Amino acid sequence: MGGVGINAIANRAGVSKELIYRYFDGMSGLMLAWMQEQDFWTSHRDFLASGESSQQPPGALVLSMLRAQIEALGKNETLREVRRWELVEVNDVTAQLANRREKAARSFIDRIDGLTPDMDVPAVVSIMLAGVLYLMLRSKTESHFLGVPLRTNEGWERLYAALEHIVQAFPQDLKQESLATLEARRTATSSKSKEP
Amino acid sequence: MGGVGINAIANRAGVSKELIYRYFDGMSGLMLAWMQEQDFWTSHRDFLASGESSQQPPGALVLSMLRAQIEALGKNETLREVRRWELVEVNDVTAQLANRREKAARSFIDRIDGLTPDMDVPAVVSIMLAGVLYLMLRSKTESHFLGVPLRTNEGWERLYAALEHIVQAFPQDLKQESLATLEARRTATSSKSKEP
DNA sequence: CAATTTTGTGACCGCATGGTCACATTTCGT
DNA sequence: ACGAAATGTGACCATGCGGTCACAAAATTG
Repeated sequence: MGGVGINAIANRAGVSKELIYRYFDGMSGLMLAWMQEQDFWTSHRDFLASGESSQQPPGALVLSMLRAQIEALGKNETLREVRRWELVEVNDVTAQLANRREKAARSFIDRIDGLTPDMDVPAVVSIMLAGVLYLMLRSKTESHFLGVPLRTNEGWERLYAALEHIVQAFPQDLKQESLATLEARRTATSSKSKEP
Repeated sequence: MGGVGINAIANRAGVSKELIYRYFDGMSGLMLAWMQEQDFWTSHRDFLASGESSQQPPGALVLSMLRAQIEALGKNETLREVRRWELVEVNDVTAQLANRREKAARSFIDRIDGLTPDMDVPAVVSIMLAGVLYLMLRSKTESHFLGVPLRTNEGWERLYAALEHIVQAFPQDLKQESLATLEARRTATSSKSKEP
């Protein structure tokens, strides 16, 4: 595939691919090792469990997480390539990557969810984070999305402002939501199932 | 690539690939023709410019667009595969697809943007739509995202509720919509089915 | 019927990929 | 210094890809 093939990697790194097989047990090991320190969720484990976290309000916490993701993805083309690859390929490597990330991410989101019981924090943050991811990945192929430029700082400032706008509706907003929908969600989420 | 290669398509369709070259001018033509009627933005041209649009409040309009996208992607695995492919591949086909889509999408979003001058509608809707897209595409590889299940109706109901919640923060829109219609839509949508 | 055009198929070519191999060079322990 | 690991490289193989070709079977036309 694209830029994450063994040949491409070995070439770009200027080494023979045999070495990758020997020292990283193939691309599986290489990918896992590299992603360990490149991916936000696995490299910012401190940020996720730190004491600073609990002092900031939930909205600001989510915002800084999103900002960090934008930063990390924005300046690392290879990381974007890998995350595109994760979207397409299904094997034990991608499964393991997803596993690690989901574990870290859930510990982060669950703590915030506990702080703001009046809304479905995981779902809302999922939309926002997934949106950021898609637009980051999409910037390779398309220069605009709904008219918003994806390859300029100005475009990403607009997007970040939009995220701020969405987050503003965090703590105080959902109190007006009908109790019916709230209760519906509560009962629904209580039947969450673990990864098979 | 994955399931959108010429060999795979010809095989799945039970025809020789030569025919695809002869009658569709290669995969370029086939892809363009097929996507013309599969993609939301190009097949719902009526919805985008219809009179019904201008009667609904902006928020409801966006929501129904998002709902339609979820529907379309949810029940069409091949469409998801193509949109994954669009994320990775850069050539004149993907460029043309992006062009068509962006044109239709902008005419939709610009009209809404005109109605609500107090916020950056394109940016906010970009986040939401991109989020939906990413989670749809991601459902192939990962079963959960931030703990939200991506392969069950229940998970997508939560996500749709999150979208509703975000849309509520639109300037003056959903306040006009009565809680009754809100409740009606909620119960109505909860009976639909999809299987990503 | 016969000739020509349309519709269809399997084989083939060039190329890039993932993966392995034999072999050269360097480093290191004794 | 010398033999044994460790480190490194290019060639090689099988496979799957996109794309093209020669040729067979229908269908159409006179």
